[in-house]
Amino acid sequence: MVNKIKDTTTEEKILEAARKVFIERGLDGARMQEIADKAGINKALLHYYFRSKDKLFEVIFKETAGNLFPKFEMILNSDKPLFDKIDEIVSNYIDLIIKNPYLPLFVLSEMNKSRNLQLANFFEMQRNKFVEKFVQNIEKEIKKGVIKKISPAHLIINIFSLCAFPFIAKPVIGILLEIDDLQFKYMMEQRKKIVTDFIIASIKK
Amino acid sequence: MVNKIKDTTTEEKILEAARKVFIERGLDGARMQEIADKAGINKALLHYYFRSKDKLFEVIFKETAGNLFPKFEMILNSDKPLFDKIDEIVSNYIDLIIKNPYLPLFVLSEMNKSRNLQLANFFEMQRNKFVEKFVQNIEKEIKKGVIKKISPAHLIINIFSLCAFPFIAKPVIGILLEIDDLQFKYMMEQRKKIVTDFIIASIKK
DNA sequence: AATTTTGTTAACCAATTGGTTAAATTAAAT
DNA sequence: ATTTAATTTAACCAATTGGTTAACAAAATT
Repeated sequence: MVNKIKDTTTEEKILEAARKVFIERGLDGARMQEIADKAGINKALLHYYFRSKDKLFEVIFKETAGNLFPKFEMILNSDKPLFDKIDEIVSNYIDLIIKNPYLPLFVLSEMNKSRNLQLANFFEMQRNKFVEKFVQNIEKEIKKGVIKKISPAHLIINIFSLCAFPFIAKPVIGILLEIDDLQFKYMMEQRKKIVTDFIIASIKK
Repeated sequence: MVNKIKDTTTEEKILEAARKVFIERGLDGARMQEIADKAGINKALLHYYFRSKDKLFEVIFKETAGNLFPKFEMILNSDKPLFDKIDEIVSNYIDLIIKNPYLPLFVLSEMNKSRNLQLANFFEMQRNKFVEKFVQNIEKEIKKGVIKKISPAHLIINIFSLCAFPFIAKPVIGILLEIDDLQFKYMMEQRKKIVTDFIIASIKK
C-alpha cells in the first residue's frame, strides 16, 4: 500500500457515502449496508478497503473533526486589531458550519460517547494550533487596556458557544421560534454580525 | 392499567437504569440487555412493562427534555429588573446542567436524529411556556431604553448557547485547555457569574 | 382454599449486523 | 499471450439484538 497510485473511485465513493451516513446517524446508528447502498457498491468492499466499520468511521471522524479547526492561525498571526480578528473568526466559523451544519453535533456527540483514545489524541494534536495564539492575542489586548479583563479561556469558550450551539439546537429553535429551514439559515447568516457585535460590546473598554 | 396502584419497584428500577443507559449511549447505542443488567432484572421485563425499546426511550426522553425547560415563568413574571432575571435564569440553568451534565447533548442529539413526531410535538407544547414571556421582557426593556436594541430571539439563543454549549463540548474543552473533570466543574461554576456579566455588559445601554 | 391476575424467568426466535470467503472478473505486470 | 495482482461479487457466517413464549411464582380476588 506504500505510494500506491491507483484509481480511487471506489474508495472515494465509499468515503463520500460514509461521510453522509456517519454524520447523519453517528457511529452506532450507521449501517454498513446503508453506506454500501449509498455508494452503489457491494458491502464486502467496505471491508476490503477499510477493514472494519470502526476504521472507516475513524477516517471520517478525523477528516471532519479536522475541519472543526480551520486555519485560524493566519488570522491570529496578523497585525489586525483583535476585534477584526474576532469578526473574521466568527464569520468564517459560522460560514463553515452553515456549509456543514451537522459538523459540530457529529464531532461533539461522538467525542462524548467515544472511549477511543485515537480520537482524543487527534484533538490533542490540534491543541497548540490555535488556543495558545488566541490566548496570547487576548492577553495582549487586556494588557494594552483595549478590552476588559476576562479569562481568555472563558472568552474563547463564549465565542465558540455563540457560533456553534444554535446549529446543534436547530430542531428545538425551529420549533420554539416557529421558523423553517430557510428562515433558520437566514438567521444564522445574521448571526455573523450579531455575534461579533455581542462579543465586542461585551469586552470593549 | 387505569388508576392502578401497584408496587412500582421494578418499574422504577427499569426507569432509573434506562435513564442512565439512554442518556449515555443514546437510542441507537443503548442495549436492552444492558438496561436489564443495570436494573438487575430479566430483559423480558422491559417488554412486559414498556412493550418496546422505542416506548421506553420515549418515556425517558420526555422526562429529560421536560427538564430542559425548568419553570422560568416565575422568574420572568416577577417585577425584578431584567438583568436580575437573566442572572437567575443563567445561574439556575447552569446549575441544572451541572447536576445533569449530559442533558443538553442527549436531548439535542436525539432531536437531530429523530424522525419521531411525538418528540417534536412535545417541544411544541413547551413553546409558549417561556419564549413569549422572555421576548416580552426583552422588548419591554428595549422600549424603556434600559438595554440596546437587539433581536429578542437572538438574545435568547445567545443566553442558552453560553449556558449549554460548554457542557456539550466538554471532552474537547478538556483536551484543548488541559483540564480535568474537577477543574471543568469549577470552571462551569464560575460561568454563572461570567456569562451573566458577559451578557449584561453586551446589552446594557 | 381455590381461582384469577399480575409479575418473573429462562429459553427461544427471526431479523439484522459486521464481517468472511471463495470464486469470478478486471487490471496490471511480465 | 500469459501470469500475477487487485478488485468485485454473491453467498455465507457467527454473534447480537429486540422481542416472544410458556411455565412458574407471587399477589390479589373470590
